Amino acid sequence: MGGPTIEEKRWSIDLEKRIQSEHYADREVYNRRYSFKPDSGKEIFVVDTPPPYPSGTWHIGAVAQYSMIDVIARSQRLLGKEVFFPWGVDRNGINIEFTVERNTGRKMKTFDRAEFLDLCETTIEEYTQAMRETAARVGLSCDFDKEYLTDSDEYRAVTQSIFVDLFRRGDIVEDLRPNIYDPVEGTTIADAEVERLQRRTKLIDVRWTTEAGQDVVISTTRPELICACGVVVVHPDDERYSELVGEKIQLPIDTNGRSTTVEIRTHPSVKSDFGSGVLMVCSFGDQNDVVVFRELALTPFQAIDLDGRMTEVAGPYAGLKVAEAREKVIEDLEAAGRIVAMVEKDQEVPVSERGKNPVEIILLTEWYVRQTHIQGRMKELIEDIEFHPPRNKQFLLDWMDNISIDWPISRRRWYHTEVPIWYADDGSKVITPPNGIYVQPWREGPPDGSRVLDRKTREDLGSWDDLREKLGEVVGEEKVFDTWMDSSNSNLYVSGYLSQPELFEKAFPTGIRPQGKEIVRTWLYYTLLKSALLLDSPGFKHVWIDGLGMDPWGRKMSKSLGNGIDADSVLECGAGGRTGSWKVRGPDKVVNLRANKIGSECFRLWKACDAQVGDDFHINPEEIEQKYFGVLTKMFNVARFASQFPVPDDLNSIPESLEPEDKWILAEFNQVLNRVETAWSDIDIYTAAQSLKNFATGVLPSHWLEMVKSRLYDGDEAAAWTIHRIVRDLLDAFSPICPFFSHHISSTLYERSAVEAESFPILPAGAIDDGVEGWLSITDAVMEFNSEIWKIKKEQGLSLNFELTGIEIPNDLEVLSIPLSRMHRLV
RNA sequence: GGGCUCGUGGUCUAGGGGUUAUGACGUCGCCUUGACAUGGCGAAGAUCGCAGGUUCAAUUCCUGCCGAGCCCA
Repeated sequence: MGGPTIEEKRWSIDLEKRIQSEHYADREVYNRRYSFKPDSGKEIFVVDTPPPYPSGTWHIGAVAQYSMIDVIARSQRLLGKEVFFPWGVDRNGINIEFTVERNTGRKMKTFDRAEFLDLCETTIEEYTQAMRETAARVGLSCDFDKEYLTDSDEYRAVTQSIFVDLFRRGDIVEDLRPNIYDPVEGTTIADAEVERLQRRTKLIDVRWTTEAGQDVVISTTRPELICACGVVVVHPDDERYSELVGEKIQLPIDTNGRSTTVEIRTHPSVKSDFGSGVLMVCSFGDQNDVVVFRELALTPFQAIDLDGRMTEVAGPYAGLKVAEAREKVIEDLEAAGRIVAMVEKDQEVPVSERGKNPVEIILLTEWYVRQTHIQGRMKELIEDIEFHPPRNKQFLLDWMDNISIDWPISRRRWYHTEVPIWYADDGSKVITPPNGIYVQPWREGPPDGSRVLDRKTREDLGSWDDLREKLGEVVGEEKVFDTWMDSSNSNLYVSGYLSQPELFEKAFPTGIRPQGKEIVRTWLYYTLLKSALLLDSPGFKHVWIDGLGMDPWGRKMSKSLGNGIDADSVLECGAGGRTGSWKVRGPDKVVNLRANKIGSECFRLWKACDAQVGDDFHINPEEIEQKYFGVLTKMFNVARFASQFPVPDDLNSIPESLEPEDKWILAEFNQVLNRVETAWSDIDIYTAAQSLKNFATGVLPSHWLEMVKSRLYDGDEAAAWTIHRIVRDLLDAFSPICPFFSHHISSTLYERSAVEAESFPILPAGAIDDGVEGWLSITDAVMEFNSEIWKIKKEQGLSLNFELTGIEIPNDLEVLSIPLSRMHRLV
């Protein structure tokens, strides 16, 4: 027996970083371990990883979540599956446009479109690089060589092809409908992108007059929309106004080119106790107005244009910005003596999520994915998906119950995938490109192989090549897609849709969709919608919905609160002996958090052991170190201890001389392995992590190792076989959680890496004898007995290796009387 | 304002209609025993957010409230 083979005295962040950089440096070895080999013959398991959006910093909560997705990927490899763990980056969208606008101090639409796109691409590439580095630092085992970018030609071509397919089937339609519009950014947005901000608003009671001369008071916060008023409504049960129903009422301000009166009607949506109980319905003050216009079959007015200015119908107010028009209308109403009351009140104003600008609902021709008709079928399809945790499925079902309008997918922005369509001169026909080709209609004509379709009926009229002469000038669509149109193809894309039909056959529905609960209504919902529309399929086998990373007090991390924690600072904490410190604003004061060493392995172990999937988790670096670095130290030392005893040449053949205590611990270990394998299969990280941690830091070192120490020092081969077999298999089972830790120890000790294990460890037949139940049944007694002896020695102030007399070994532990006596020096 | 999820010792967490409520970290006390003081052992610490209800019995089921989070109007 020489010294320990493991030279390092302890696990450290510098050691971790050294192992990591070696791990990622050799591409060949890396790919052999982690790249996707669709022809391996193994069962294929595709992870639909959330492509992160590069915005400068990667949120520590998202990194924590991502590290658990890596645990899922690695554990599925360990179970013998052929795992595709793709690395994708989401790069389309308005965020990068805003960044470029901020950097240059110029609004997007003052640029040449092509020039602006180049600026976006260069800028986002810088952020992408930082993100790749963090991905490696936290130990992700993605197939980085197959990196996909959602703004690449290949990816955008898939989005466009799907659009063409769905358009031809009639699941995507073009229509003039009320849309939520951000006039400052100049684009339509979806329901899902609207948020609410508290603002002070003037609520004005305006006196209107009926044709019969009766005054009626109507409360409004949007007097400038009186010009777009289509009807005045009261509640059908409101007796105060029943005699007015059917009468005409005069608009209290001047308008242009429309009737100066509207009818008074009834509608159940009116709240009689709000203001006077009379409501003016305009196109469009809010979503309720949209509903009333539709239900009463009224023709809406276009009162606000794309620049956020009043249109002709506003008469004297035409050309004014909405806010200016409101002030002017109030002035004029006041001068005319029509204002009965005016109060300032808090109101929640709908604003765009990205620009925080008040949004308007206006009529626009946009592209829509039809979705209301398929909710029932989607619910059936979703039945086949296993949710983790099951209760988080509710987020999806609730959102689906609230779907009432189609999904508007076109946007008037630039750094997005283009809507792939051209319009013929007379507007009656459209041209769509062939599958698999990325097109930019705003700057190029239809490619060869395009088809000409009837714009309304979608009937295929023939090929573009044949018909181009007759079509006259064609105009390319300028609009682009909502980025969720791209993101919602991610599972199709990574499973080989369109590009690898044979793979797709085997890989779809995609193995798992892991994601955060905050994007259930968007990413998850839209993806499931696509899979349902295109393939009538559930889209996934598993959906794993995690909670969000919060500050140490359970609040959302945000810049404005000053409670954010940077991911890199946690991963680098302890490197080069540098400690980490964080100033975080708590509920009542700024708190200084300190930690000496964390790193990726400890960080991952913490997330795996500490946070059940689905619940929000608190991120406190101090706590991560205190609770989990010791676990790594302990496991490292067990292995280091084992490493001073020679590794048997053949770890697969059971030695003949296994002692009872060896059989006992093997039975225990076997039970742990079974539990962990089941947990990995069930995508239950928590149970797997807890079982491994408890065994490796509890029963194994404290109870068994102490029992067999003297045998090991005496060169007992059975004891050496048992400890090495257990340490080796334990590291395999543990490798999904702490891959570099497991890799380092297993390669040093056993000349094979735990991260390369292709099947879950199983003890050789015969290691577990028929008496397994008997062995398991004495575990509690063993631990109790040991505690008792330790306690006796402690109480009597004796050192642990002091000889003790007169101790009776309980009957049920008779079988272990020799090792127990030796361990406690019982005579 | 509405919906959904969560609320267990100082902190994190398991559990789940029924004798003393799981474990971890921290705290306190003791211990250098041939890997590990970045260790070991032991102890204290919870009326399971609050208030009602159902039940022979609730922390577990129901209702309301409070707090946190997500989502929606």
